[in-house]
Amino acid sequence: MIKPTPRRERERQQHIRHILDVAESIFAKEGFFRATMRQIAQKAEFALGTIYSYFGSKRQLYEKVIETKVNKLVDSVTKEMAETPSVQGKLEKFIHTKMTFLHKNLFFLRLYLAEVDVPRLDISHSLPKKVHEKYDSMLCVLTDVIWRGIQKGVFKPMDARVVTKALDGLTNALALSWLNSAEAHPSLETDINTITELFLNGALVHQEPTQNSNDRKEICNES
Amino acid sequence: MIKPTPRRERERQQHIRHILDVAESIFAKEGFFRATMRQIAQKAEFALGTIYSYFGSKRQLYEKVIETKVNKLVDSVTKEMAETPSVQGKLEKFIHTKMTFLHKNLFFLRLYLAEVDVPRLDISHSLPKKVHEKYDSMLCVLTDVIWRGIQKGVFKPMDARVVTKALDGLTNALALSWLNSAEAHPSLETDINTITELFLNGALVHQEPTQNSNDRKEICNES
Amino acid sequence: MIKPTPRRERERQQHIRHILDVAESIFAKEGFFRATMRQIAQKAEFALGTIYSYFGSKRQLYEKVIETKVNKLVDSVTKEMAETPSVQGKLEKFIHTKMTFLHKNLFFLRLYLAEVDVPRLDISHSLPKKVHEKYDSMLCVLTDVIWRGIQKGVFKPMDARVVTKALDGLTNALALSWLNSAEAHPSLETDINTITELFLNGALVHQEPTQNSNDRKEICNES
Amino acid sequence: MIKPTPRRERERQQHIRHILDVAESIFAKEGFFRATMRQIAQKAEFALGTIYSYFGSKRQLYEKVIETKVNKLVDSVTKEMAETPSVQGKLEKFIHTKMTFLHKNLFFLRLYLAEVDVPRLDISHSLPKKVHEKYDSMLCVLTDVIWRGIQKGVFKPMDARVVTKALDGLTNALALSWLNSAEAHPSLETDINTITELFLNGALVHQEPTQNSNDRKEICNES
DNA sequence: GATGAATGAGGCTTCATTCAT
DNA sequence: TATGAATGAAGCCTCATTCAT
Repeated sequence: MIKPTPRRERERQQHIRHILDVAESIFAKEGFFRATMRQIAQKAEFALGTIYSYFGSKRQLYEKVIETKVNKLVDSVTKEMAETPSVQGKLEKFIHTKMTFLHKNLFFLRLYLAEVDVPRLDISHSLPKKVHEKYDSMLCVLTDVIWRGIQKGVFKPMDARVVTKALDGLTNALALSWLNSAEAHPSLETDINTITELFLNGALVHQEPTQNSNDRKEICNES
Repeated sequence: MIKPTPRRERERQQHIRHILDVAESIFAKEGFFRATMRQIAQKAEFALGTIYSYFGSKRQLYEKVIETKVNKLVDSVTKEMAETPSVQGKLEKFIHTKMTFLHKNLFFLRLYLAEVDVPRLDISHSLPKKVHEKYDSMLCVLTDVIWRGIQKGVFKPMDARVVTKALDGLTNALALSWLNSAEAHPSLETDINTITELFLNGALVHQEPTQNSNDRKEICNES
Repeated sequence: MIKPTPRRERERQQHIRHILDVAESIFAKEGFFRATMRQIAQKAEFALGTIYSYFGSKRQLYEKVIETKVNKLVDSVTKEMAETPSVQGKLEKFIHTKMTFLHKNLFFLRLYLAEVDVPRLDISHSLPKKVHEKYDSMLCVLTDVIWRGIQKGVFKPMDARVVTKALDGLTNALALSWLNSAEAHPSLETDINTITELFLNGALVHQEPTQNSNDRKEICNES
Repeated sequence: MIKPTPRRERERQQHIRHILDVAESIFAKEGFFRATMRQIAQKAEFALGTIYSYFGSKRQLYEKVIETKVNKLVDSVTKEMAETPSVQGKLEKFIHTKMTFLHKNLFFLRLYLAEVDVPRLDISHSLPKKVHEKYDSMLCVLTDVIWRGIQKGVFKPMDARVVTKALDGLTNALALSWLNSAEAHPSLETDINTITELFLNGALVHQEPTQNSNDRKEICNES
């Protein structure tokens, strides 16, 4: 009555992880609505009822998949940012870590952005609060960094929250474009560099107009 | 057999437009899967069969909704860009026109980005070619503008296609953030200005020509 | 109020015949259930409503098609039989005329035998009485011929009604086999001869066993 | 995953048989198109979905019904024929066994002959190959018997395949006539005898070796 | 706990038929 | 009288969920 057997508990955790992995791959391929519980059960090599005994409903399973992913994303991004001291470095880490994660979890972005939030525009958040709070916590860190950057005069004075949205969205959007592009996965590193440069310095050439496009002395000396 | 009847034809077009409008609102609120044809028929005040006589299937109705919207967006964006001579002005027009459109058609973005493209990542494009081609035509114009800007030395030398994706994505992303934000519609103009400024000049304050990201002398003085 | 215009009436009859022809071909290809009124209307180049103004309902149209065909079949068979004096000749005419008709109207047999009579076994006859009466009138003639043949000692003493069924069924069945056989239309004449010979003389060799199968003196001297 | 459970399997087979029986009766009464899956489910006292879990679709259920029946028919007919040594005896067995089976399964004939094969005359066989092959295997046996009979001089030299079609059709046709006849089931044995006699010896009285059909001396004395 | 057969609400779609023009 | 857009009942099928074993 006291301990539910440590082995039992260990197995249980293993099964949960296994099912989550399988569910992730199915949801990724089919989307929430087209995916069926039977499909998931079969690929996971469990009975239908077993899936239900672990996760209650399709919806809950789905939310758990998302939550797990968001947690991983947020944890790795915030960890990386914390380990870097400079404001600019933190920003670069944000871009780099998040895009790398999305590149490895392409489908997830779509799931997160799209199907889940479809309902009632007014209610807006249909994913469990926990998930949104987690994701928002990452954005808060980012906003804070930007805000401090502005205070220090590193960044121009802008609405930090808008900039956060822009940067978060910018990375999401590029990842989405990977999904849609017929081309095989394009070069991650190139995209990261372009985004970073764009975000930090903008598209315009400053000071005097450069002579011609072959002339890249002071700009192209990176990587 | 004899006359195509002008009045009949006019009514037909009216009905089609009406149904498309209704369908748009339902799909927007519910998403493709949750929306039902009966819902749409009822709100359009037509019999179920009538909807089917105009659009062969739920899928086709959905695609027509998307196609109509994409056409409107692309047409207004390209028109605005064409009417502006300078490269920088064209870019500003792109941002302004697209974001204004999305602001008035929030839901549409989600539809376009999300559910439709869920299936088979390898097949990639499940919307009718026409739609993608239309949208791509807009992106092509944008890429061309950027490329010419680079040639003229107005923009830094970057991969024009990546920049296109970034700018397109940036605008999408901000619009998405409107959807998700609990706040009532935030100020459109402010966001447009921020994005434009950000895209053109970047976030960094320019004290001297930016070094590359390895150069972190004066910024690293925080905990 | 007195004459509905002779031209009008003539046209009307023409339209009816045209629609019946088209309906026949559609029903033949698709069967009663798969055929749609729209299909028929389109092929007939009339509006849907026009078809209904002529025939009231799909069912009635169908029945009219069948009735027309049955009338043609019965009329030509009875006419041919009437024109032949001998009992045996009448039988041969029956077989020949009916099978030739079926060969040219393959589909019809299936329609007549199958779909129409599907319902309630107890009610049995779902085609209008008229049709059955017409067909039965042909069978009556046949029964009568057989009966008289028996009286005259030309035919063995058998239940004339059973023999009628057998002969009628035999011809139907062979025609059905044409429908189902993958082979292109097999030789009509050969089948007619075989059936006729079989019906009149049976399969058995009489008197003493013939020597071998190459020996066909007194049997194969026909045609 | 572990045991296929013998009891479960037994129940499963029972359910399948039960549903097939019910479906058979409904299809028989209503025909393929008029029958509804709900009807079948209700009469079988299962939920609609259960029927679908056993047979994937209405069509497949229908085909299974036919297949099961054809198998029974063919197996019993070939078994009976195999157990009889003489050629003539085999033929009599064929007629007797098949007609007895059809008498007990009247509706089946209609199903087999009719609705199923309605579509595209060119494609011809829309029932699963298996069914046609099974039925053809029976006809092959029959053809073979007839052919051997011809070799032995028991039967007249005729095209064995046409004779097969004729005999097969003859039995089908008589059974069909049972369906259509308002009379209660007529005497099976009488019909079998008549058919057998007719097939073996023909309808004509044999006074002398039959002449061919041009010879009509003593018959033509009627009006 | 694990299993998977059974359930049945609910969605998409078809098509005979009507009726205003 | 001819037209064909509109109607809506009814059918097939899916799939999340339950529950007896």
